Amino acid sequence: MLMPRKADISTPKAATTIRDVARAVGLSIATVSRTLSFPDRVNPATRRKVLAAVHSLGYRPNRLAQYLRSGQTRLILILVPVLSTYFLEIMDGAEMAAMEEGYSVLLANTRGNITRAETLLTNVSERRADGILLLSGAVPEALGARGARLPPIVIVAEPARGAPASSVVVDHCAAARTAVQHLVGLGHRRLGYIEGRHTAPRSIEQLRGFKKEAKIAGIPTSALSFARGDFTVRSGENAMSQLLQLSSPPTAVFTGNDEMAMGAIRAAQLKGLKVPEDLSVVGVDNNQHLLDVFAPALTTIDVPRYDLGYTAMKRLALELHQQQTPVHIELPTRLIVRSTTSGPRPDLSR
Amino acid sequence: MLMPRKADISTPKAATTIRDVARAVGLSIATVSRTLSFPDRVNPATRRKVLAAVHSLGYRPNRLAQYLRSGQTRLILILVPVLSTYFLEIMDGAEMAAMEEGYSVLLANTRGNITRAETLLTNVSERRADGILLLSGAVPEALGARGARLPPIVIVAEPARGAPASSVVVDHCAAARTAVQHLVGLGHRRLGYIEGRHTAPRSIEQLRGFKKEAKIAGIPTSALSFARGDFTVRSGENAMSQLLQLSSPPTAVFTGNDEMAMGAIRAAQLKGLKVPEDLSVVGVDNNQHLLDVFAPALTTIDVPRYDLGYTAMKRLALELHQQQTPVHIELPTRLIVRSTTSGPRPDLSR
DNA sequence: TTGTACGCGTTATCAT
DNA sequence: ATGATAACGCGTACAA
Repeated sequence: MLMPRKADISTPKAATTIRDVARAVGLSIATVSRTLSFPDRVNPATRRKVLAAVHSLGYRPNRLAQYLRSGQTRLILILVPVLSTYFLEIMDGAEMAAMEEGYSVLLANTRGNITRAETLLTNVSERRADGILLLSGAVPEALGARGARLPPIVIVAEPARGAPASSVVVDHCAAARTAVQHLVGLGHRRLGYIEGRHTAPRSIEQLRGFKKEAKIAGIPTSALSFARGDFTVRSGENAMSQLLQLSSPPTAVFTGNDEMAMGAIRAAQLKGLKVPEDLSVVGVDNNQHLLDVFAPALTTIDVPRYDLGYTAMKRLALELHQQQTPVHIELPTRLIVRSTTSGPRPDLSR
Repeated sequence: MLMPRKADISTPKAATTIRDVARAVGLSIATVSRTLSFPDRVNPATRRKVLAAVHSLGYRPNRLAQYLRSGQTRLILILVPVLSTYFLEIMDGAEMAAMEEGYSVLLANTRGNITRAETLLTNVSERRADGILLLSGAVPEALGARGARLPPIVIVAEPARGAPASSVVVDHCAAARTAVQHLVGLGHRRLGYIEGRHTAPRSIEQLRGFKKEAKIAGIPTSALSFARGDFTVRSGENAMSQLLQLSSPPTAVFTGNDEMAMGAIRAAQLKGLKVPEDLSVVGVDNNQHLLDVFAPALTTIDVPRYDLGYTAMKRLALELHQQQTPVHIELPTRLIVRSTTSGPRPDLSR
């Protein structure tokens, strides 16, 4: 990593500073500064003169100096474990909210590396960013370690168990229950659940919701089947294959995310099964990027990712303005029925 | 947009500064600074003392102050027109390279709004970022307007016609030719091209390459058919439908990106055509996120997006270190044959 | 209404 | 080897 040269001869012009403007109009820098910050606190004539000079000189205040002075950077560090389609919309919403609040977004990809996450966190202890948006529940230890020294943090999308920070999440347990209700309502009695990485917070919640609602619906445990994937299409495919080899396979499955739902559907189709006639599938996320290119249209539980990011960033801005006690915001999910769910075949003899 | 409170009573502690460290060890701030910057330029005993204090006090230099001092921010502004899967990997590569070079990434989404892009550009005229990575060829006017005042810029993925900046691109003309060669080699004689937005630089190049290679292959213009989309799946679907209504429809099509290829395939299948038996399709991008969830496996031209971003950021870093004359780097594409291309049906009577 | 002058936290120059 | 001090560019008491 080379260090940049110092400003040298080839630099076109040194940037014009507030001093240049002051000199040009024969006033003090204080007046120029005031004109820019509180236009109505200076003589109108002065104001015009200053503004004219600012314009003709192309003066732009040096934000670095402003920030040093004010002790803040107007930067929010967004920590994402991996750049995937899932995080795309969260980031989009967050960026939008940041812009509205006058902040900019510092993007940092931890690439699943916890050490790298730690390193990135120094960005803010070094006063480089005012706050953090954590798109992963997987860094709580790093937070705890620094304790109260850390600036405002908001955790998104993953339930932040015990972390001393606000979080904006979705109730994955309820989402699972909704899915099961839908399936049961359609007449299914043999249900499967394809879980993602079992360490993922959403997996834990989904499993709980799945079991709970099945119980409420009076479905015996023996009619429930389970398989595990890792949130990828392929893993969903494998998991479904396993489920289909069962002596009494499910007629409907709920999967931990959309990708695995797609994999499950593919596996079923490969076995000659028709979706939804022979197998109903409901996913989670409503990941539009992916659904666009997939057929059939997937029945899924919408996780409002854009809103998640937006809300989190708004909350962060709030906490930046004023001390707040951590709060846990829950955004609603909703079932979107499309073409991958229907009642089971009348002949259950299969 | 509220302004944050000033540091107030509830702030746990003011951050420890270099002065605190100096005081703690009874030395001057100059010595502390030196210890951190040039450890071997101080007495070993002193060094240990200072380092110990730095550690126990949890001192972290204020980057803002460092940056003000050095006149740089170590921040690169990445301007993206829209947060899509396409840009995801470019950003990924760029972020990686940035990290390696000691830079951080400031993410800004112009949302296709040229005005917003202009606004974002002020980020750097205000010395908030050291350089710009432009993931869109659509802002050249903004560049021209500011002329030499702008800091280093590198344009990615879109041919930067006449812009006074380096660019890292892919030869879309050659890519199109490769696709046509592949198709012709397979025996196809009736070729279709589904273009994306016709204002997009890649569209222009692709069209040129498509025509050129067809000519070289001795395919008469009358055997060439064209339709236009906008890079979305749906538009590809529509375009293909049009093509299929032709009296003599193509037996193979090349599309402006993967999404449209997928749409085209869907349209063909909806008409009862089999891919690749009845219709061969080759896309562009090799957008893995999307291909993962799509079947059949798409034959496509790989555009090395990660490398594009990585290379561009590396180049930017270089230009930051030292004046360089703009350069245009071209990364190679390559054909990836999968399952959507084959020879045409022997009976061309259809 | 405007100007003077200090401080934000560093680094680097020049003495000592 | 270490220390005093002047910048960097700006905002803002306080004085005028």
